[in-house]
Amino acid sequence: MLIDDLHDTLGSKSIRLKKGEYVFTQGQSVENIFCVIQGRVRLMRQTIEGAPIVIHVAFAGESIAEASLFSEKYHCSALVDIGAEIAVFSKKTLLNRLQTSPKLTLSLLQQMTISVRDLRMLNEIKSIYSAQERVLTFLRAEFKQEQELDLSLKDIAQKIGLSHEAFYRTIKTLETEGRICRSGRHLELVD
Amino acid sequence: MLIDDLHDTLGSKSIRLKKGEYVFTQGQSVENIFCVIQGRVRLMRQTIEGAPIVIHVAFAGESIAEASLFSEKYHCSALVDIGAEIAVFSKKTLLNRLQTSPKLTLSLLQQMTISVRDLRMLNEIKSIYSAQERVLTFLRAEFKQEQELDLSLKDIAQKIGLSHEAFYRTIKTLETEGRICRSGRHLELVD
DNA sequence: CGAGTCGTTGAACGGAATCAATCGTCGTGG
DNA sequence: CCACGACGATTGATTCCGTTCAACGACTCG
Repeated sequence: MLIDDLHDTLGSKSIRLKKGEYVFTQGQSVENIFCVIQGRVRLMRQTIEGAPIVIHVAFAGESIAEASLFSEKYHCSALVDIGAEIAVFSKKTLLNRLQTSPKLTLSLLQQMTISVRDLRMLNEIKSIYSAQERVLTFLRAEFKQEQELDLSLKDIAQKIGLSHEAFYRTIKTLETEGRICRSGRHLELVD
Repeated sequence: MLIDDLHDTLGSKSIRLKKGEYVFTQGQSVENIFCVIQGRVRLMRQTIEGAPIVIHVAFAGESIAEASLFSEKYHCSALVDIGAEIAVFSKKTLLNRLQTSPKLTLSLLQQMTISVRDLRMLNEIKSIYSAQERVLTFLRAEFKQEQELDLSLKDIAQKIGLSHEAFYRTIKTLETEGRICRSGRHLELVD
């Protein structure tokens, strides 16, 4: 786990934030890299002239802003979604430690390859035109068998690039067709 | 440049492939990581039951399959698009060298952060519904001022998730509206 | 010279966005 | 503690725009 390696190497320092507070905002100079210890953080980005879009939702154990390690400024904002405890690591210190701790660096590198793969998967999904196929592909990729939804339906809709209305309708259709089972926050893919 | 660091650390070994040949294919076990020295390579992925989609087009200087460094199998295929010379680095050796060469690892890490940022940008673009706005946003992100197109229009269309017809029509509209200038393979954004 | 592909345009259809309204739930403050 | 506001989930109706199918010229490559 990356956070453990970070902790071992850099020591701990953490902050507590309430829902609605920002860990950092788009355009701020990058001073720190963070890890979510508890709670949930939403990475959002303000588009040129449109609604803000959610880039990622980070849960406990995930690091955020690792992709900004070599950047001057954060390219998105981190909004606390559920009151969170967040570990803070100085970017400068981290960069220094990376020079001498291959283990830490590899850990980080591995984390990044996972991000890349996830993002490519999303891109792939978003290039599917049919809402039904898109949702099915997403579910197949996301859930191995069955799973509790950790995101709101609305968030998932946004993530896969559908209006939430279209998404609601699609899962309803899929359910009546018997291709998925659903009860509240529980989803199951029927093969 | 990553390829220089790789070269310095691992020494050189390269292969030449002609258009239509595969560097590796989806599902193969990951033995090597590659860098394009000359030519062009297209990373494609076979979707569950659909047309293959282009994940990335790699030009001279770019590394490919870095994201597979910790994977067992390639998750896409690499098809040579324009006769290419390609540097080959053993994954095993590379992983070993990463343990002892922070400079190389940092270089790779930096490369990955760039990939992540690019992919996020694409995702952001693909969540814009209007074709016109999507194309404009893409152009603003991709071209600082003006630029020769290094991809075919068709490829760009696929990249931003539009049918090529829709893309042709959109840039035509944008041109008649005077928002872009175009002559052959040259594009310019009018502010 | 033919096969294949890109670029381009036309026509028609369909499906997803959009607008709108309702209900339930959760958190918050008076 | 309850009223209120905010937001998620849901459904209906309508519109529109991007996909799809189709056809053609131009170009390149073998």
